Formats: sequence, C-alpha cells, structure tokens
Amino acid sequence: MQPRAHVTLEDVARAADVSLATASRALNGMRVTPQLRDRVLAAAEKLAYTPNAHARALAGASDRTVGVICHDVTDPYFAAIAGGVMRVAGDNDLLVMLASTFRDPEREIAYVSMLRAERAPAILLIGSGFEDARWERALEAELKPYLDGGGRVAVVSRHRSLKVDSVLPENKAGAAAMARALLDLGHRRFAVLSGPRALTTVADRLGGFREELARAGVALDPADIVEGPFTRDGGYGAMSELLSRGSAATCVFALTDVMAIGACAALRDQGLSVPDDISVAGFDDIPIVRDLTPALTTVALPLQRLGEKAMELALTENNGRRRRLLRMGGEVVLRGSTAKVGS
Amino acid sequence: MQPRAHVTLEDVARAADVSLATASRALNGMRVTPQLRDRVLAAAEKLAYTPNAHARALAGASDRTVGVICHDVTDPYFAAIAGGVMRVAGDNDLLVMLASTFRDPEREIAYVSMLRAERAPAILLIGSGFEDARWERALEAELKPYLDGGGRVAVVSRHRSLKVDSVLPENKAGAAAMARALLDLGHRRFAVLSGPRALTTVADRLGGFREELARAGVALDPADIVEGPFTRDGGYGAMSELLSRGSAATCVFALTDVMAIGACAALRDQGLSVPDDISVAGFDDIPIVRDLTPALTTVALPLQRLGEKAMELALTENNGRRRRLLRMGGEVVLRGSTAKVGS
DNA sequence: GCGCTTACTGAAAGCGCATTCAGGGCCGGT
DNA sequence: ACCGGCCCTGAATGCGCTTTCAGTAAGCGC
Repeated sequence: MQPRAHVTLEDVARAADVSLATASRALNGMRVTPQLRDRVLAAAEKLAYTPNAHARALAGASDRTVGVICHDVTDPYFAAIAGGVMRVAGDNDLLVMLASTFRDPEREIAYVSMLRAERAPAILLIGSGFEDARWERALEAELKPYLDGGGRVAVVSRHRSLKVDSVLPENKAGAAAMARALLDLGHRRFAVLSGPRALTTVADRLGGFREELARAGVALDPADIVEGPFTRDGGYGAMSELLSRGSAATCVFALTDVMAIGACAALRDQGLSVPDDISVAGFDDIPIVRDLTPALTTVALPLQRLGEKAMELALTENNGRRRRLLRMGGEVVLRGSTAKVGS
Repeated sequence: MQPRAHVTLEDVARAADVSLATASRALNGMRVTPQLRDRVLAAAEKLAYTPNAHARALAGASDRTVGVICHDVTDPYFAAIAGGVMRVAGDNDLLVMLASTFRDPEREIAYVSMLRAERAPAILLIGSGFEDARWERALEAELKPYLDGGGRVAVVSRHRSLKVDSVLPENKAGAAAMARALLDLGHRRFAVLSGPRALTTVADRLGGFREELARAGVALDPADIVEGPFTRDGGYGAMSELLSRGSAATCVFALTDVMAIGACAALRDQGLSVPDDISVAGFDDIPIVRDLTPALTTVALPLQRLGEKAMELALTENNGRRRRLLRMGGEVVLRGSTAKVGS
C-alpha cells in the first residue's frame, strides 16, 4: 500500500552534482548561484522529484493545509458553510482538506487526531456537537494540546462547550422571529419537526420558537412535536408520523430546511397542498430552497459567510484574551410555502 | 503558524522510565510486558501524547488516509459521488480527505502533489478533466511517478486520457436514450443547455443526444444550443438566453440536473409553466430533483455507486494487466417535468 | 598584492518515530 | 547446578528534509 522507491532530494543533488543543502535551497527559492539553481531544477524535473511532505514537515517546514471537519458534506447545509471556508482559505493560499464524520464521534476524534498529528496549522469544526457529553470531553482533551501547541481552532454552529473561537447562527432569535412571522400570518396551531433533543441547535431553535409562541399565549402541544434525524428522510418520516396522528396544525415548522424538504415530499405524497392545506417553514436557507415550488419560507443564515468568518477567525491571531464569538443570521424570509391561515 | 513544544515519544518514554523502543512498541500494540505497557499507556495518557504522523510516516508506517479530489463539493453531483467513496472507505477503516479545486487546474495539481507528498495510499479524482490539454498533461506527469511508487489512482466521470482505473457514466448512451424518450413524447423541436464544449462529458452527452435525434430525422438547430457553466446560475442564464432568442423548442434538455434546476427557475420567473409550456429534462439524477415540483425527468446515474465502485477499484489490486473501466447508469427516468407535446 | 568582508557552498546535526540488532534475564532440560 | 534457547528490552540506525555552521572562493580597499 505504501509507495516506495521514491526519488529523494539526494538523488536530485547527485544528478545535479551539488550537495543536498544546495539542492534544498535551490528548490526552495533561496539564494543560489543561477547556474547551480538551473542544474538542480532541471534534474528535479527530469527525475519527477516530489519532496516528501512528511520529511519536510518533520524538518520544520510549515504546513499550508488546514483541516475542516463536518458531519456530512453531502448535506447542503454543511457544503455551503464549507464552501465559505474554502473561499477564504483559497484567498490566503491555503489548501483545505474536508472530512465527514457522518456523526460518528469516534471518527471525528480520529480526524482531529490525524490533523493534529500532521501538524495542520488550523482545524475547523462545523456542526452541532454530539449528544453524548462524554465524547465532547474526549474531543476537548484532544484539542487542548493542539491549541497549546500553537494550533488554531474555530468552530461553526457547534455546541458552546468548546472554549474556542466560534461563529454561531442566531438559532434562538431566529426561531422566535419565525414564530412571530407565523403568528402574524394568523396561525395558531403549530407542529414542529424536530431533531435529536440533545443537540443544542435543537434546544435553541425549539426553545426560541416555543417561548415566542408562549409569549403570544399559544401553547405547543407535545404531541405536535415529532422528532427525527436531520435529514430529508427524517423530515419525510416525521411529517408522515404527524399526519397519521391526525394533527390539527395549520403550520409546520421544520428545524432545518432539509427536513422541510422531506416534509413537503410527504405532504405531496399524501395529496396535500403546500401552502393551501398546510404551511411549511424551515431553517437555514440552504441555496436549493429558493428553487423549490413553492419556495420555502425559512430563517435565513448566511451560510457561506459563516464559513468565511470562521476561517478568518482561525487565521487572525487572537491578540485579545479569551475566545471570540460571532452570531449571525436569523432573519425570516417569507416565501411561498407559508400562507395566511384560511386564505 | 506551526505548532511547537510538542510532547514526543521520548517524553513519554522518560515519564514511564522505559526506552524509546519500548514505548513505541507499547503504543503500537506489540508484545511488551503488561506492566511496562500499562506504565507507558498511562504516561502517554497523562501527557496527552499524540504521535507525530510525519515522523511516523517517515519512519515507514503506512498511511490510512486516502485523498479525493473533485471540482466542487458544494455541487450535489460531486457530493453524492464523494458520499459513495466515503462509505466504502469507512467500511475499510480508511479516513478520507476531500478537496475541491473549483475547476482550477493549478489547484488540482497542488492537491495531487500534496497527497503524493504525504504518501497517501490512494487518490481519487472526480469530475471531468480540464479544457486545456496542457494541464491534463501536467497532471499526468504528476500522477505517473505516484503510480510508479505504488500509489493507487482511480477516476470517476473523467476524461479518459488518464491511463488509470475509471468508472464512467454512460453519457452518450444515456443522452441517446433521453432523445428517444423525448421523441416518444412527441417532441420535435429541442433546445439544449450545454456546458463548456471542451469537456468530454459535454461532447458525449451532446453528441449522443444529437445523433439519436438525427437518426429519427430531427435536426438540432445550433441556435437552440446554449452554452453556460455547469451551475444553477449557468442554467438560469442559458435558459434566459434561449427565451430571449425566441426559441420554438417544446423541450429543453439540460446537460446536468443542476443546470436544469436553474432553467426551471428562469422559466418560472418568466411566468412559464413546466411542463405545460415547455418540457425540461436533465442528466445525473441528483437526489434533490425527486423533490422538485414538478419532479425532474432525467438520465439516472447511480451517483453513490459510482463513488463506491471507484473506491473499490482503488482498493483492489489490479492483478490483471491494464486499467479497468466500468460504465454505469444511463436509464431515463420520466417524471413530471416532461409531458406529451400538445397535451 | 595583502588582508578583510561578502556570498555561497557543503558537511553535519537533528526533527520524531519504527525497527534491527545485541544483550540480558528467565525458562526448561539434563 | 549448568547450558541452550526464548522472549523481551534498550541502544543505535535511518527515513528525507531543513537548517545551522564552518569553510572556501570571489570581491574590495589599501
């Protein structure tokens, strides 16, 4: 599995008839007599020499590859954020390696460990933390020495227990705003398509929504809250469950757009119309929801910007004392999937 | 930028009062007296020791991180394929690092070079090659020594010039099948939303479509072929262009689903109905198109499977002689975005 | 033309780890 | 008890590269 018989710097040096040191300098653009430099470069070219990154890193050269870890690149939410990260990374001449954990804490730690072991200059974590606090602690233990060693870490949309620079979506305020918007449309009976309760994202969004409803004197029937995974099929299943329960809700609030998409599919499959029979709202404003029919009402998050900001945080020295914390987004965008009740 | 002051194996060995060799062995699970092993493990734990991957790799340990390079993870097409790759990688206890080139050949080469330098056991390239043959050659030059060194390479949906294991979509046959299906619906005037001509994917799909049409005696007016980037906005722009030209086409074939989505948006913005006013068909069958309204007629590609197969190819020794080549998909899936003409 | 600075070059050290090679306990056999 | 053999340990080597450090040739002023 391991490549071998590799062309080394020594081979190049020998071919160019110079010393190792000179070859190294020539290849790294340091001051070397032009003639020698050309000989070295030519030799390197001819031998198809590639420096061994491991040896180079081990010998002290600095790395230019940052790591980004998210739950699932396949999910448009994470993809959009990662896109932002990559944009500013590209502007700063950094390469980025993206990893997906598929919500497996063990794998997340394996990736962090690997990035740490490779001495990546920065690690970005995207997405809600895990439900099990034990893992969260293990992660922290893994990150601590990395930070102590000079590594830079930033997180996006992730449980606040990690004491690092963070950029967070306005989950609570956004959900509250959505509640107000929906109330303004005349809705009084709501259903919520929720994700795993242990996630702070869920707690914040659900909490913000419920509290704002309560403020208006509207209660949320526990039977109208259905839990499912944060996926399209999760939304489909949760919506189906809700329908089979015979919920009287006139409006469904899905905690993520991806779930809302699944919900709409379930509704369609049941022959129900959105928003005529029931209104649907989401959260995140992933790019695709604009192109749905009807377009989805949702709480907008500047996903790409979230990623950009995180990368910027990781790139700028935190001269100040403690961690920086940014909150972004949270505005309601009304589109065709929600309608005035009774209209 | 570079972490320093790191805990090394030597620190652990000293703390456990054993030799470096013993510490190394204990941590790698080789035969060591249980008592010593425990001491080492405890010391490592206490010091938060993480082996330096560079040093480890340099000293001969084999790597378990494969690299996947695609144009843009943000595009559902690539994301789906990458998902497949990751699935089988996960099953084989491999970590995968995903890179996006954003169609910048230089960056692609940088990533390959990096992966090569890090001695990754395998590199997967996803997506059509570049328009400029010069870059393609540079890539080849970069890959050659990697392969010679024992590296494994597989490509998905990519220009065939690279002499490596490949899994390819049935572009030509699929497009031809779509032409037949559309003809069967009664359409005779077609428009095509194309991508950059230099891409073989474009050539194959466009060629297959046009030839099948020709076989039925239907010509494709060059004015009805609009070119744009393979993006949602590219599709939107191309469709708008087509409308402004006053095309008489009753059916639009977008060379990718993503473009088709943009096309539908443009149509909607112009107050036109799909499929009543005009039929729209795509290619790829990315997951989201099932949930559009109307759902998109398209040429199905088992995207996840493409990725899985590629990873499998990279994982299995090619005992046989030359490169293996798999072709997959190409079946037309009729959905709501296309209708019988005049109905 | 001599001594001194300047500018490169080459030899060598070492980054952190896996591993080979010897050496030293300990066992069983006699 | 004594010796061969086994198993485990520790010292030492090397992976490929960057980077001092010292050395040598060239360039300058006098």
